[in-house]
Amino acid sequence: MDLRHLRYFVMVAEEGHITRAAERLDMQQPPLSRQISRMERELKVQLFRRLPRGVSLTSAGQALFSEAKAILSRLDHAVETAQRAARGEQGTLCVGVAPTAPFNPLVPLAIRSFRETFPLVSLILQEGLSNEIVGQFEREQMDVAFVRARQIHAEGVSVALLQEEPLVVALPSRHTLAKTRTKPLQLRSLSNDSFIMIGPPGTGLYDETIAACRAAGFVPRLGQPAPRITSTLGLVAAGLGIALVPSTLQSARMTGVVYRRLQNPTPKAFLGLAWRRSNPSPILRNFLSLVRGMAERHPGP
Amino acid sequence: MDLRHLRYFVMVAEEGHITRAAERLDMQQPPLSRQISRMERELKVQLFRRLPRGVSLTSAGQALFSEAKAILSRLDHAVETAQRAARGEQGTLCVGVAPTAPFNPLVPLAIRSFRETFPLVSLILQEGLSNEIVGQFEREQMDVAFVRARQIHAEGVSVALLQEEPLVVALPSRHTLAKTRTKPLQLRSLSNDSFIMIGPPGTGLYDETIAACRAAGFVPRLGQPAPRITSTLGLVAAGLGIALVPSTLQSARMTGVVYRRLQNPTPKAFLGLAWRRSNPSPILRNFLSLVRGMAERHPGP
DNA sequence: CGATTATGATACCTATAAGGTATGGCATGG
DNA sequence: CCATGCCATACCTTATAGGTATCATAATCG
Repeated sequence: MDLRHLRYFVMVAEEGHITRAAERLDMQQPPLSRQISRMERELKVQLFRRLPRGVSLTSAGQALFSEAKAILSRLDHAVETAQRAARGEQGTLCVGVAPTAPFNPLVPLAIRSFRETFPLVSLILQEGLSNEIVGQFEREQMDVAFVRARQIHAEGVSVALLQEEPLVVALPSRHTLAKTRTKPLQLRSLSNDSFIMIGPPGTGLYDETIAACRAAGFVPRLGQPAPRITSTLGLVAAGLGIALVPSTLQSARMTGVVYRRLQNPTPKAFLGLAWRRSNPSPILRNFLSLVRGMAERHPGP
Repeated sequence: MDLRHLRYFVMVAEEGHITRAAERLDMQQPPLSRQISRMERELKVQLFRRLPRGVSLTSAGQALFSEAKAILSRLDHAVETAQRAARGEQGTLCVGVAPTAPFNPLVPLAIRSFRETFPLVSLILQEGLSNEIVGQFEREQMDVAFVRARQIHAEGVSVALLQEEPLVVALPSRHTLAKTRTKPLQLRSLSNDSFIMIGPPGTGLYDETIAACRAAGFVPRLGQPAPRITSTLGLVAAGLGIALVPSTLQSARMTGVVYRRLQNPTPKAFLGLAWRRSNPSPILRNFLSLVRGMAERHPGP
């Protein structure tokens, strides 16, 4: 059988009249009569009773009729869904978010805006460090990620730099340098402190911190590693060390932690958007262009 | 679009390979390639990515794929349903049952047997007097009915006689004639009693009762009419009159009611099966032939 | 009661579209 | 770098859908 037959059948059933159905189908009556008979022969089922005026559904026809209508409308629906999927308007997008990324207002702003623009796309947000995210890119479990790096050393992964923000230092409030409230610190003055790092080497902020210290002329002493940003700040508050964090982290106030700006030169934290270049998802394309456009309009501090 | 396209699409998606899919579809690769491209052009959606080895679904293709499989299987299912409906194996049958009919074992036996033979047919049983049933035949709300008559005076309604059973008289246990336990009564000996009738004139047992009395040489005195058989027996038990009932009613024992056989000649009650001759339902045909066959094998008392 | 009308079926022809064969193009891998 | 595998294109053949003319049948109406 053929979809055409199904449409013809539904039209004839609704009209109860082959000639009128043929008119509405923009065709002549004889071909329609023939297609209906052909369908009946093919299914080995009589679908219509031929009456002196028009036709009427047999019980078999009635059984088929309701199903046929449902099938046709489901098909239309399926086609629309496919077209929306092709335009990146429907489907699923897996978004990785570095632990410190959502403190930058651009991240929640972009996510909210995307949800409003593409309400049929279900976003799956997943917190993860950059090295974890790379693995998920390769296993195709992740489409795109907000990372704390300007580049990622993995084959086929691109990073768009969204924002730069100054790194600030998070100090225990009883730290000597925490007293001078206003004056930016020299990074070198922290060379004797323990640095609490987020995550293992190879993740965004870790590498930036090492690089900043090296640029300031010293190798940082590593304190206890912390898995999440909140535990990092907790360790700082407990006086176990200091940490370099993006300046937007200052909105995460924690008693016992004070933030101080750095200078000369001010080290930078990056907010980047990473994706697998070979990922053809149109939803991903939409996400990228929306977020990059938004980053251009919000250049940051 | 065309069902053929849908089937081709599903096969290619499952194989990930146009050439292999073409083999499984018993056709050559070029026509299949063309049909797929044609489908993509028609829907304005790219469904597959062409890879060096085979093809893979785009996200739009994935969206369509799951729907397409569901649609195809639903279509198969719909066709089977229609074919079963044509064979009278699936659908609905509305069966009327006269109030006294189910006391004849043939009725529950036939209904049970039909349900076992055609488990996908849902039977709607509806109690009703023969004149009510005629009205429902005309409004096409009833397909077939067990009635207490050998014929029905309505255009286009046939009755098949299933069984004859003797009419017996239900007497209040304190009735004079209730004492002589074993001897059959003469109907004429009841000419001074009030007759409790089920339903209005024109219904099966009513007319049979009148006819039996007339044949015995008297016009029955009518007692209070009763809507249902149980209330009839209740009125008899209360001593408000007597009633002629089919002999199988004797299984409905009620304290205060005794049954006595009649003789010379023994008046008869009929169990008939009525249907609208113009009703084309194949389920009805199956029901008729099953019940009639069963009636032949159970000629009754 | 016969002519007329309404409706579906059939016969035959045409046009459209599907399928087949041959071949080209392109990337992969030894 | 050539062989291989696979999809796309070109061109031809065949099948099938659609169109026109006409028939058959039953209901309607004068």
